[in-house]
Parts: sequence; structure tokens; C-alpha cells
Amino acid sequence: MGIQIYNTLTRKKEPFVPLHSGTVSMYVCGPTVYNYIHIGNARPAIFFDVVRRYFEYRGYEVTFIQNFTDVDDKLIRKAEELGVTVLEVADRFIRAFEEDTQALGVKEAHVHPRVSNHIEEIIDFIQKLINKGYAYESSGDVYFRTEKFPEYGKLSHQNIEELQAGVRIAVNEQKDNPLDFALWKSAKPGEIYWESPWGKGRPGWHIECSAMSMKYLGESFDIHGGGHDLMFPHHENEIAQSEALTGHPMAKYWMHNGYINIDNEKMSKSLGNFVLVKDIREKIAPQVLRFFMLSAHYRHPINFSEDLIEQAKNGLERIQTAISNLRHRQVAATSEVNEENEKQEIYRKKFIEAMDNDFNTADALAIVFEWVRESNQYLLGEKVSNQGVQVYLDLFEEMGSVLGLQLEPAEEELLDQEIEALIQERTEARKQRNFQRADEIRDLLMEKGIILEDTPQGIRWRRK
RNA sequence: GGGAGUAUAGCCAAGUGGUAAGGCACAGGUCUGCAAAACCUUUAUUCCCCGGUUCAAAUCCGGGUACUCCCUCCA
Repeated sequence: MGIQIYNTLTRKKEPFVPLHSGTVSMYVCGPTVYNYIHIGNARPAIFFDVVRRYFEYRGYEVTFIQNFTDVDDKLIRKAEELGVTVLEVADRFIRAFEEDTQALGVKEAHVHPRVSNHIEEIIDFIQKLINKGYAYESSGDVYFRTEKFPEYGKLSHQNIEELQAGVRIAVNEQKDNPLDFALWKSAKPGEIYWESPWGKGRPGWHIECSAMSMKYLGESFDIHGGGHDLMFPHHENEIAQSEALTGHPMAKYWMHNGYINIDNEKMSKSLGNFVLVKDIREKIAPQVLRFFMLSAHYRHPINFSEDLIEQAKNGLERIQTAISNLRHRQVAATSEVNEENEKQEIYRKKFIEAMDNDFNTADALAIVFEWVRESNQYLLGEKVSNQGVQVYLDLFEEMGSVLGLQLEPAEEELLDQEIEALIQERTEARKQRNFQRADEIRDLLMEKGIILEDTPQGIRWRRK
């Protein structure tokens, strides 16, 4: 079957056929860097990272571009607030973005183009649109003439008449038509600006993605991704700009991820319920957040609450425990019999089948859990070999790396001597069937956050 | 007004024509000195409601109901 992708443009799942055999070019709308990212920003970051990893896993050479919007109204306001320049604000929050996404296990994009570094390309793009009659200058601003582009609305499946009827914004006198959107905005006094044929100003929001994707990926590329809310008007406008200029489809597949609600409510400034990644990282392991995000289909909305995070945490722990069970047995395993390869192949196929189906990470995780059961059952059997254990570990590693999940428990740091001594003492006590003392020690260590387990292969411990 | 989406067990969540995955929680059992971990078993005659198509529907069609999002900056 191969990889199937749900394409917003056609509203159907389609087989993925790359523009250029063996390669995938993708562009994902990145954040406006005026603040720390919240968990709503984390969803596309994590999800499209999985898309990228999966393509790589399937042998494609991927070029992954994600922009930073570093010039816009929100940045200008923030800069005033902080008494620094717009670009200093951007630098600061780009660093924060990198820290947060790195913690979430997101691989770095190949290029993170910034608007402020691409003004020349943007001006050039706009000039060409004007030359072709798709844009017009109006007292220092430049607008895109939407009625010149008959396909306007094809992505969000709305037609121009209905859009016009629904326009809620105050009519801007500069525009010929309320649906026209800004390509270039003239600078107000004191604002950051660049020189242009239309005077001092800065790019409108949508043009950056058209200009920068074209620069790095060409006039047509494979996949354009972003949040569901960007579908209209942002992506619609990108299509209008790019396709008006080039006459070719901008992207072949458009992918949109669903929203995150907090306790069943939309995240919004007025409700004050924004959850920042940097804050949540202090309370829950980033891996748990990542696991949580991947436990539902990317196009469905998900709800965020403490209770659901707790569920995710416990689920992830089941997988990690299975792996440490394998590690624990690895040294002791003796039998040389290994009949697990066939089983591994079956589960690998199931995993690929799940991911092929429009990146169904929820299904893929279900396969990981089935592998957990297989693994635990294996360890229960008579014939456990190091080779067999390795077969289980290998597929865990393989699936984990596609999902970007660190399934292997973190390297256990050494216990301090006092605790080491207590464990020793307890082992002795158990030998002498002094269970009272043994239980005492176990309780004591439990208070220190260390869980002791007695296994046929000897005692083992883990942190709570 | 226009567009899009969601409704599946206590909770989360796949499945989109062939007779309900997986996880969390809960209960019983096995193992254990007791635990933990693990394994086994049980847990939705049924997928928001009402009609229809079909040998067969959670899945398709029609009509409702509820909730969410977009059309204004937004992931």
C-alpha cells in the first residue's frame, strides 16, 4: 500500500508519491517568536517531527524547513514592553523554542529561515506579483487582489462570495476588496522597517512562507503542514500568492493538526489557561508529553488535563518497565535458542502498517504495547537467550526512534553507599528469613523514592 | 450566515461495510515469605438518537441532538 496521507486539499487519504523519487520536501509553519511556546505549539512540533522521522525510516531523504516569524505586530509590541529591539526579542524566544523542542525530542529542522533575513526575496516576490497584476500598491501598503485568483478558497473549501458575506473585520479603506490581504505594510513611526519600492515598511504575514518555501524547496514541494487554524486564511493566502506567481501547485499535500484544549476549554489569553512547555517541563517529563500527544490521531482535537497526563505517564512506564525487564535479564540469559526473529518481523510490519495509514501514531503505540506483552511473555518462558532479548530490545529501539520516544529508561546513576549497604543488609536478612527487617528496609528505601523488587534473578531497584 | 470536525466501556483512544485494537483505572487468579513487576481472566450483544440501503453497518445514505473549531492575531 505504501504511505497514505490525508490531504486537506482533496479531503481524502491519498497515496504518497513524492515529486522527486526518494526525497521528501516539507515545510511546516513555525512559531511567531514573541513568547515561550505553549503546548499548542508543541503538538505540530512533535507531530511533524514524527512525520519527518517516519519518512527517514522508510528510506526517504527528507528536507524539512520550518520558519520563524520574527517580524510582526506582536513582536513589535513585545519589544516596546521589554525596551529592546524586535530582533532581540526574536533571538531570545528562538533560543527558548530550541530548548523546549529539544527537550521534547524534536529533531532540528534543516533550515529555520527567519523573515528578517529574507526581506530581499520577499520584496522580489511582491514586485513580481504586482507586475503580473495580482497585487497593487495603496499608500505604502501592498495588497493581494484575491478576486484575480479564481481558486481562492480551494484549500478551506469556501467560495469567495460566502467569505465576503462573512467578513467581520472593519473595512479597510486602503483595500479594493475586504478579502484582499497585505503583502507589505508601511511602517508607522518608530517601527522596525526596511526600504522597499513602496517606501519604508515590513512584510505582511503570509508572504514570508511563500517566499521562503520557494527559496529552500522550490516552486512546488511535497508537504506543507501546520495547525488546523492556519488553514484559513494563512495557508489559503500562501497558495494564492505562490500559485499566482508560478502557475504550479505550491504543495502537493497539505496536512493540518488538530487543536489542544485545556480541561475541555480552548487555550486563550482571556481564560488565562495557557500552558507553556517550559513550565510543564518542570512537572512532567517531556517524554510523557510527547507520548500523550502521540496517543491520539493528529487530526483529532485532544484535551489536556492532569488526569490524562497521569494516564499517559503510567502507559509510558509500562513500556519502559518492559525494557528494563529485558535489560535485567540480558546478563543472566543463557540459552542460545532464538526463535524470536520471525515474531519481530510480524510486529515491525504491523507498526509500519499503522504508520503508513496517515501516520496513525495511536495505532502504532498499540503495536508497541502488543510488543510489550510479547516481550514479557518471552521472559516468562524457559528458553531465554541474550540473542532473543536483543531481538525485543532492537524493535523497541526501532519503534521508539520513529516516534522520537526515549523508551529506554535513563541510565541509572549509582546509589550512594548508605543505600547500597541497606540493600546488602536486606539480602542477608532475607536469606536468614528475617522478613521483618527486610520489609523495614524496603519501606525505608521506598520513602527515599527507591522501589525494590525481588526477582528470581536477584534483587533490582528503580526510582519511583 | 458560510465552512470544518467530533460523539465508541469508569477514563483515554484506534477502527470507517464482515461481526468492537490498545492503554489507564478497577476486580479475581497465578507467581511471591509478603510485595513489586509480569502473566492469565473478567469488563461495550454494542459504537449519541431516529429512519433507510445491504445477506451483513460503529462503519454507507437521509434526518435529528450535543459539543468544538475556523471565517479577526492564533498551532
